[in-house]
Amino acid sequence: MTASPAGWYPPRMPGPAPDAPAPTATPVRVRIAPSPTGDPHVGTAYIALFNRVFARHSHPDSRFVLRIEDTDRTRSTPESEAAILRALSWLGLTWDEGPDVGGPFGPYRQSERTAIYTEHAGILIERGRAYRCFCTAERLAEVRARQLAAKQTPGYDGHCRTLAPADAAARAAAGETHVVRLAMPESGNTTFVDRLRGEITIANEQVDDQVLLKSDGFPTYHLANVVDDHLMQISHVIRAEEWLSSTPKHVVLYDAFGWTAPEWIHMPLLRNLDKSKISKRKNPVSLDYYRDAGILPEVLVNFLGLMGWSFGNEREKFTLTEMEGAFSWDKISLGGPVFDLDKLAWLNSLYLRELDDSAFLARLLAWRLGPDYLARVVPLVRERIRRLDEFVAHTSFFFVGDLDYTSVKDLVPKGRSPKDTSSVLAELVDKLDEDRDARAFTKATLEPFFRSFCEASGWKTKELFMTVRLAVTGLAATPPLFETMEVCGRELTRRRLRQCAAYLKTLKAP
RNA sequence: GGCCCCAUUGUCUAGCGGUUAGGACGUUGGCCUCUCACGCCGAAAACGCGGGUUCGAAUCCCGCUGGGGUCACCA
Repeated sequence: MTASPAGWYPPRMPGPAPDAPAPTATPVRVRIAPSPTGDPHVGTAYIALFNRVFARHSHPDSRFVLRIEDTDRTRSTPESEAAILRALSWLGLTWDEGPDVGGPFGPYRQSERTAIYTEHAGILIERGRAYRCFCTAERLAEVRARQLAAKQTPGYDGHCRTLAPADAAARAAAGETHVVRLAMPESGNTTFVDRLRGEITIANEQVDDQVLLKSDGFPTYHLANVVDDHLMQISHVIRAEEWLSSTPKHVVLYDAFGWTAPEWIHMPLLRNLDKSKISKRKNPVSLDYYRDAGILPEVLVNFLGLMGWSFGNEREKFTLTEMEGAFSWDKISLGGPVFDLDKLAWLNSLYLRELDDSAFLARLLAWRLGPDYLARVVPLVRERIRRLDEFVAHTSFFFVGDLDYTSVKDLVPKGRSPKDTSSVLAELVDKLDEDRDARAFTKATLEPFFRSFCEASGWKTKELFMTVRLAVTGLAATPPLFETMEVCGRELTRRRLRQCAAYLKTLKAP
């Protein structure tokens, strides 16, 4: 079960150009491993970009793999997976191996590889590097509460670690529910090298006996990621910095299996304006938002390439191919870059100005001014206008970006304060994200959601619906609210609700 | 809070012992111009602090401070 050092990559059909020596002697295999649990995330595109660029830069035979990490059975959805694949394709960040295109190391969807993880967890148990744990959620919560109360670092207390393996095996065989935990060394340090930061040492006592196999039989990230990266012969793990502190677990796992660990490269985290890790509450993070906002895909890729990396020569505008040619880890800076929407818009304007009229028109048509989107708007306004020339005025909110609320009347219902209105909108957006049905964002799912939201919040439907209508459209007279929201789309609607909540917060009570 | 990572203008960054600390976004003054945009010229704006090392530190080392991440049967 060891990686053969050479010849493990699929042969490239035409041989490499003899006069163009590859920047590295051997091909690399890298991967992007998104979890299909929500909207296609800008951070996923960011990491995908650097993986792909590194692969393409390194060697013509390098491979960029897309692996779906859908081991969270309660949150993973096929819709999300499809959306992620679509969004990455939109950006041109295409992959060489993946669930849709296949490849020699499939399947590329972790939910289809469960037998592999069970087998490998078994190996670890046999070797005494992992153990079965029968603790209940209640006991875990109790231990945790006690540790917190005693101001200790919360973590598993090792209760089941001392169980006799034979007894544990017998209990498992009898059908008792359990998980499998990593038996972390209780003393000593784990040291690894991060390509960008150098040597990093973490004391083993800081690392928990992480669950590797959940009671539902699915693996956690830690097990699946290590097993798959090894079996898929991944040579470099390029992932976000948030993984840095759990890398010791992975290093210990590679050691327990007797495998050679890949090279570790942790990219800095994209940030909100306040420097915290980029999040949907503070910043649009869905790639669909940027698409709907009219950001060109090549611009988003270019801009992401500016985050933490510099081309050199003070050059800011470049294509994916140019970046692949010029790439070097030496030019990475580790301060977490703030994702600045203003600069993104400026870069987009540069690209837009370079398009000729027909290319520009083609972009507009591909965006919202084409038959597809218009066809969805038409049924909503057809019977509300008298002359075609009234169309644009009645539908502007389907096409513009952020709205200006300063001249919108009655945003705050009678008897409510701006502050309360603001917080109800903020709460609404959060709930809208969490609610599985509402996430589909159709009239059929939106309406029941809103009605029950009203009941729970104590707001009358009349009050809330008008406020939301004004927040989403800026107008009091519009097509039916839920159809309007459906057509505007989740991203635009969400953005406007948040913007409106922020605006209301700045208002004084009358 | 423990541990880990990071640190140049408001933001993205160049710099890798000797620079008037450069470029870009944004802000701002002006020019161009029927308006706006573009473009052009100019301005304000940064090496977090304290110790070392060195003839000389934004650059190297240490401490502090600050920011971030992480401590799940989520990834």
